[in-house]
Amino acid sequence: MKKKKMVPAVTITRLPVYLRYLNELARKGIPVISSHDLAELAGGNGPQLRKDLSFLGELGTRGVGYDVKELAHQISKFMGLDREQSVAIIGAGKLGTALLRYKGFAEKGFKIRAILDTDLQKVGKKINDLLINDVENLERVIKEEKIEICIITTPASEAQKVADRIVSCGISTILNFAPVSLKVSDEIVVRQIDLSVELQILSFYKTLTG
Amino acid sequence: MKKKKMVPAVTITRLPVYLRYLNELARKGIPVISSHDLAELAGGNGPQLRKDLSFLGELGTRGVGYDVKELAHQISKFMGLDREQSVAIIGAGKLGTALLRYKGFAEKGFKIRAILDTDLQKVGKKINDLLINDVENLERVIKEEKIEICIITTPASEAQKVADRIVSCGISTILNFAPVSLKVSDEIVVRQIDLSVELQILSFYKTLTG
DNA sequence: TATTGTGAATTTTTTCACAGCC
DNA sequence: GGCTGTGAAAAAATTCACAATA
Repeated sequence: MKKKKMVPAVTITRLPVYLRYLNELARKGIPVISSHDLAELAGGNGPQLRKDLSFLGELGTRGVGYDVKELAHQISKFMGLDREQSVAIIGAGKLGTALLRYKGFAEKGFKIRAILDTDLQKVGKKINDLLINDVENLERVIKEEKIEICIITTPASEAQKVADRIVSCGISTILNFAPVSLKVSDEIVVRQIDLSVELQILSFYKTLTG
Repeated sequence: MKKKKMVPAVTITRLPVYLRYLNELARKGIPVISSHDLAELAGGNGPQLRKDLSFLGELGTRGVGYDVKELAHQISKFMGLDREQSVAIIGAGKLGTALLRYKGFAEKGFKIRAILDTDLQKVGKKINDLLINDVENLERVIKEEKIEICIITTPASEAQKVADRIVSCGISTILNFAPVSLKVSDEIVVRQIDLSVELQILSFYKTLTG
């Protein structure tokens, strides 16, 4: 958490969405887009998009709009997406294996280099040409495969232990699917996806609308 | 979006997390907890938790804390979680089937009553005692199974069409895993989970820390 | 004329601090 | 003495509105 930290966290969550649509526009051969039109695609509004982009510099042209390819490039670079990154999945259950097979990661440059599990029934088996490794070997695998991001898909009871181990290997970014609030020091960034929490939130709003 | 709408959206996202830990405490037989201790478990702070709960009423006892079971009950009731809810999954790919098998949903009272797909190779097959239905039958299935929440796990290209159809059946709450910003009228609530966006966000923070 | 970039205003969320109650 | 509930203060995010410029 240092120099770039003046960029609001919410902006960071929106930039990848802009990027997705910019890449789509580029594929369609559209050279330029206005903040209003891009925001409409991405589900936001013009002023907000312009404010978001203003944190990266003056990337547009007044009276014209944004160069689609150039803006995509700038966002990619800013977010460190202009190179491949190595990811490990800890937990080879249903969700872990579904994520391993998910096409969207590789397309964005995230290479799943390892999947690990405690279950010796699973260890040694192959999914998508990747051997399931024993969690025992976690530290070694992270080092050897130069893992930068870990995805935790273990049962809740195991998640904190796994988190402690990967953090002590120097990993600072975690995507956690286990339904526990991980306790980590505050230079570690955890993104939490809790599937049943999402349905519970929807449950609340359903009672308002229905 | 009517009466209860004065409760901040962020509060709604935190209540299910409090509820998770309250249920855990109840299982352990702990009768009472302070805002400070519960917030610590849930990854927040005392004042914020108290402010969150204050929107539901005066649920604690000054000088004492919160009755664990009673607070769990109040939150459940407030969020409409005190009864079963029927869910459909549209898209029987890797992710859709992983979600179908996910234990966490049933535990929280969300029953997956239907899973649908366009692929006729899949239609008619069974997963977890549930027949994969043809998306053709979407409207009928939603009605017959009294579906209240839909989970979209189709490819991006299909998601908007599916969303339009389920909304026209009266569904007002959607959990969308397809990487598209769904365009729906504003009484419809969409929760978006975009897996590669999450990794892209982490990518940014990694460049700050590492 | 069209559209960006940005200070200022507004709204939302978080934090603070303390009165009120057990 | 300990802990909640909450109004007030502070911080963060969003929206507005308009000068700047192609």
